[in-house]
Amino acid sequence: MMFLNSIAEPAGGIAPYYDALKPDESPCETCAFRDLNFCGALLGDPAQASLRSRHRTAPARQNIYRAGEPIVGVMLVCDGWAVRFVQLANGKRQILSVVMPGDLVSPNLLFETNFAFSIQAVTKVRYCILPFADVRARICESPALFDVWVRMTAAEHQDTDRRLVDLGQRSAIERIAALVLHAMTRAEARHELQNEEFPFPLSQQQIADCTGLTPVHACRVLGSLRKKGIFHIDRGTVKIADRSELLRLGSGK
Amino acid sequence: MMFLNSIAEPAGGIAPYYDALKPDESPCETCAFRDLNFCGALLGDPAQASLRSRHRTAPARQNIYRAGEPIVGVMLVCDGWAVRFVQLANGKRQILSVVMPGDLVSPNLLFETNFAFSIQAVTKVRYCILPFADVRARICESPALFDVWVRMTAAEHQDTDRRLVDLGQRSAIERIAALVLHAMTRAEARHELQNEEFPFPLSQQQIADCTGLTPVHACRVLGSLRKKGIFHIDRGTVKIADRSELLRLGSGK
DNA sequence: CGGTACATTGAGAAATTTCAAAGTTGGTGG
DNA sequence: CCACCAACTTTGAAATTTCTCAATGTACCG
Repeated sequence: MMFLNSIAEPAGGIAPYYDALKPDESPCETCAFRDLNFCGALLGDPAQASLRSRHRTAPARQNIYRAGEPIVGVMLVCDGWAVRFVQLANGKRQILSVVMPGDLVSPNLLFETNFAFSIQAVTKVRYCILPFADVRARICESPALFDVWVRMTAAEHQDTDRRLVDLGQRSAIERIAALVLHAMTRAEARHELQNEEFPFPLSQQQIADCTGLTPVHACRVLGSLRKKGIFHIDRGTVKIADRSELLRLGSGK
Repeated sequence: MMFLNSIAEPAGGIAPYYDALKPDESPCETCAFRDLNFCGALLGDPAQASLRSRHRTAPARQNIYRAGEPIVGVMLVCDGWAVRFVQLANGKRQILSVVMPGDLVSPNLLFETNFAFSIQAVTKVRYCILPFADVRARICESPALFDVWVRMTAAEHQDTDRRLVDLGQRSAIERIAALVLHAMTRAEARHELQNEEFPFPLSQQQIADCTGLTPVHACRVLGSLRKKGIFHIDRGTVKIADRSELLRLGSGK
C-alpha cells in the first residue's frame, strides 16, 4: 500500500497545528507523488530553488484544522488521506471532499486565511504548509503554473458539481458506488490500483458522512453491494469484483 | 420589479446561441447592476475603452446552453434569472446554481470552452458574452481584477460547499428555507428587497430540482411554510412573514 | 485479557416519493 | 370578451427509502 499505516488514536483531539511548525526538512525532494499534482508544478524541476515549506504529521482521526482558525499558508497533503468536513450543531457532519496524497486541500480557497470547514486525518497524514506569498508569487510569475492552478480549480469545481448531483438526485447505493468509483479513478492515477484492489481507509461513519446517509444505512448498502458481487471493503482496502457494474451504478448512466 | 417580465414560451427549445451574435450594442454602459459584481470590476470605469461584447436575449424557459456545446466566451447574465443544471438520463434534473443579474455563469470555469451542465432561462434573460482572450488579458494585467476574480471563485466554492451540506444533511423544509434565505440575501445586495418582498421567479419544479426534492413534496413543504407564517410565494414574488424564523430554519443553526 | 471503536442486524417510525386526479393560472385565438 | 389549452399547483393515498433506537458481534490496541 502506498500510504502510511492507519493508526487508531483517541478521536476528536485538535492538533495545535500552527505551533510546532518546524523549519523545512524538505521531504518534498523525495515525494512519491511529486509529479502527479500541484506539488510538482509548483515546486518546479528539482534544479530550481526550493520553496520554503513546513511539514507536519498527524495521526489517524486527528483534527488537523478546525473551522475558523487562522491559516498560516497553503495546505498540501503529502501522504495519507484527509477529509474536509462541516460539523453541524445537531451532531451531523458532512464531508465536503476527500483529500488524497498530492492534493491541495482546496485549490479554490488557495489564498483564504481561514476556512468554514474543518479538516480531519483519515489515516496517518503527512502534510505541508507553504507560505501564501511564495505560492502567489510563483503563480503570478509563471503562466504555466497559473494554468495548472486554473485547471485545478475548475476540476475541483466540476467535482463538487458532480457531488451536488449525487446528493440531490441519486439513491444511497448509487452514491456509495460513485464514491468508490471516484476513489478508484484517483487510485489509478496514483498507480495504486493493483489486481483490482486499492486503498480505501474510510470508515463506514465517514462513508456515511460523505454520502449524506446514516452509518447504519451505509452499512446495509455496503452489505448489499457485497452480496451483489460488485465490491467489498475490508481493512482499509477495497476489492472490485464487477467493474462494469460499479461503473454503471456509480457513473449515473 | 427589477427584472424583465417573465414570458411563457413553449419549453425545451434550444437557442442557437452562438449564431446570431451581433456586434455590441453596449447595454453594459447603462446596466443597473454594473457596480455590483464582476461586470463593474471587469469593465472598469466608464472612461476606459469598453470590452468587445455581444448581447443576447432569451425568453423564459428557453435553454440558453446545452451541456457539451462549444462556448465562444465568458458568459455574464445582465438581467433576469437563469439556472445551471444537469439533466440525467432518467429524467431527473439537478440545478447546480441560480444565476442572477450581474453574475458570471460560473467564475470557477471562466476559461473552460465547454461545460458539463446546461443553462436555462428562468425569466426572460439578457446575457452577454465576452471573448476569453480579452477577459484573460484584463485579469492578468490588473492585480485588483485578479483579486476580484479570486474572491469570486472562492465565494462560488463556499456556496457550493454550503449546498453540499444542505443536500446531504438537511430536511426538505430546511433546504427550501435555505434557498429562499439565500435568494433574499442576494436580493438585498441588489436593492430589490422592499417591504419584505422580492422577486423569486422559480417554479415549484425548479425549486424541487434545486433542493433535490420531488415537485409534489416541494409543494407540500411550501404549503407548510405558508401555514406556519414564515413566507409565501405568489406569482414570482416571495413575501417574508417571519424573518427570524426563516433565518433559524434556513441557516442551519 | 479487556476495552473501545467499529460493524452488523432487527424492528418500527418517519420522511419522501410515486401515482393519480382535480383545481388554477395565464396566454392565445376566435 | 370568451373559451380553450398548456403548464403549473394542490391534494389524497399508498409505496418506498431512509432513519432511529437498541442490541449484539467483531477487530484491534495496549
